[in-house]
Amino acid sequence: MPELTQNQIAKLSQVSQATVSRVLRGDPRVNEELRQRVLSVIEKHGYVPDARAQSLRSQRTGTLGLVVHRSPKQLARDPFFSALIAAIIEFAGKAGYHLCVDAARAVQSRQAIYEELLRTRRVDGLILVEPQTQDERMPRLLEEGFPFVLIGRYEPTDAVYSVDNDNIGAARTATEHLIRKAHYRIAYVSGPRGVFVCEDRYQGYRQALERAGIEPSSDLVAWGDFSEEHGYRAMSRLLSLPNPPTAVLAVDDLVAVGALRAVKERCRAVPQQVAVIGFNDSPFCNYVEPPLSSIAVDIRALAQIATDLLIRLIEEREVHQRRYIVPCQLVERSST
Amino acid sequence: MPELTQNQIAKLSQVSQATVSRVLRGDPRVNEELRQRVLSVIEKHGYVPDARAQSLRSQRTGTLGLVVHRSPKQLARDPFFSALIAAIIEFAGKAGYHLCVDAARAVQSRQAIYEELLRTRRVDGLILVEPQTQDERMPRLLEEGFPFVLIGRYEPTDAVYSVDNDNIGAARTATEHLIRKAHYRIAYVSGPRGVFVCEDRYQGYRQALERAGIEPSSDLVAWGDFSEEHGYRAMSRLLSLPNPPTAVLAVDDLVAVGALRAVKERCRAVPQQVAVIGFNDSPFCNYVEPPLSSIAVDIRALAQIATDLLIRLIEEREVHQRRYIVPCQLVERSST
DNA sequence: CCTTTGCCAGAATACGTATTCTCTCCACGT
DNA sequence: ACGTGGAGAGAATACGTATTCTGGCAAAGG
Repeated sequence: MPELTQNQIAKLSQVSQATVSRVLRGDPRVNEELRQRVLSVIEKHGYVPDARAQSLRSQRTGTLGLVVHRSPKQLARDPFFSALIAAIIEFAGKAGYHLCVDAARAVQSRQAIYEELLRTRRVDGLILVEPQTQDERMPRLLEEGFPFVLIGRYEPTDAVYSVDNDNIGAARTATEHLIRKAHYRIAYVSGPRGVFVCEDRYQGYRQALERAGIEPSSDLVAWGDFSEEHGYRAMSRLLSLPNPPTAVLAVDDLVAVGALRAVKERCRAVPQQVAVIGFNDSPFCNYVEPPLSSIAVDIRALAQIATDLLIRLIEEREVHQRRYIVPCQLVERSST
Repeated sequence: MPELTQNQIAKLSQVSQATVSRVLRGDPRVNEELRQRVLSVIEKHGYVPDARAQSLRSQRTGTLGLVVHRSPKQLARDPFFSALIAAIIEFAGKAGYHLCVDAARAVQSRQAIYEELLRTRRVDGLILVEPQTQDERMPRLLEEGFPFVLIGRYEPTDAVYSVDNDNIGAARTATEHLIRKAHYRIAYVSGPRGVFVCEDRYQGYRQALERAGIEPSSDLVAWGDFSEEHGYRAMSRLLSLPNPPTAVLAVDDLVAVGALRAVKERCRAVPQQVAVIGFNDSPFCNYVEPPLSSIAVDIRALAQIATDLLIRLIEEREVHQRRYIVPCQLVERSST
């Protein structure tokens, strides 16, 4: 049963298509009798507007694009992204927008996705999650004046609208927390170099060390990826150093869990001999043994701000504040 | 810098818009000289087709809809759904489709989403994840002949295309596994009644008991939701029975983790005194203490089959096999 | 009585693409 | 020489909606 069009409604009501459109849009300049005639026909036969035609005409699609800079496999594993996506779906939905999601790690396919979503006018705006420090698309997006919002950071210009965690402050807080627990050799197990989150947390870590007068050692910093496996291997290596760390700040809970595994495998007591703290306060932090201290990121706030910001950009084309920072919170559990 | 249209390209090339369209679509009936002229103009100024206009014209949007029957909050928490969504994004992308995701638990808003996505022709087809046993929209979708695929099951008619885990078989396998470990009082901590997954797993559980000649007891079955909290509370209650269970099959890893917490809180040894097994083989199964046995669901296979099936339905309107069953696999760890 | 004003609704048009229709031009066969 | 056929390209149209343009009609005003 194909959907009726305004034209068919018009014929059935014996009015013009324009009148049907006016009735539907609540235009006051339409005679009450005709209005009733049209409404009763619609009531009887049903009518749903064609979104494609509407968006061709109105230049609006009512859809936001979400591009996550991770491979689908990483996406599947990391609860942070699923929570973020879920929250964005929620807020976009509340504001009457749909959401088109894509994920891609390879630069090339990301490029294609941008073209696809944006230039083809499939979406009204874009939310980009954690682009990397050298991201070649940003200048083009800016130049084209296309509405987009970052979750994360972009350094080269401050013309970009973005929301970010206070990663530097949070990492500093976490490190200071470890220092207060009398740890002086503190390791940082990170994700890849060049990813803002990792670099920022590294900075916060360094700041805390410096403020406490601890000499930072590059031996205690391990760059890698966001996997449990990396956490395990990096921590294993660190623990076999002649002068091993007594505490570790992980860039991510998944990485922290891997580190935890390495520590337990060597039968070091947690937190007495080695303290571990992660990032994101993932649900599973409560379930691991011992429960993992972590930095809680306010995912819903990130999603909320990013979505609102983007929609304001789309609908009004102007927003005063460009950068938003969402504070994080230390969640202390038994691992520290 | 607004995107150029075929019309503008046509003017610049001094040909008609129809010719530009023909060149772009590779129509052979166009003079080589004109073709070159058009191509060089496009090369110089750039051209990206307008997806809205194309879909209005072609009746295809190149987008699939995904509707998950869970609240965004549950979505955020449960790694099963994030993995599923990620996999569907991946396969849809590979097939050249975009993905529009929505989630809603309330029946009413689900209704609205169906209307929105489907009747407005925003998507070419729909993937519905785990609808409930009494789902009032299925008949309407069928009647309208709209392409859609279920991940899960729908009983009232077998005219529906669907992919599902072998939930009955898997729950039977899990329960038999517990029986082999010499457990005779086995509890089943479930999600809500009326949700197919829960009902099917319940059936498998009962089958295993019956085959082993164990009298099933409704005291040992706890219906609830998919939360860790429910697992904890239900298991606490079960353990304080005069004749408590020595093993528990949980409908979900999250629920299993809650049950595990209840067991450990009472200082019962796992798996010696109480064995626990979950469902989904979530990443965190490895990290909890003790590592949680679970039934691994082949999420990527589910996603792959559902996506392929839907795309075939959209593009060819006919598929032979209607129901697909994906086998599950027991993953034995220390909790059993 | 004629013009102005205002209301209301149909006609026309635009959005951008894909396809059909139509016309011109040229080569070929009788 | 004239009709036939076919190639190739522009003109026209459709997809469905929203808006502007236009015109008819009646009431109001001179």
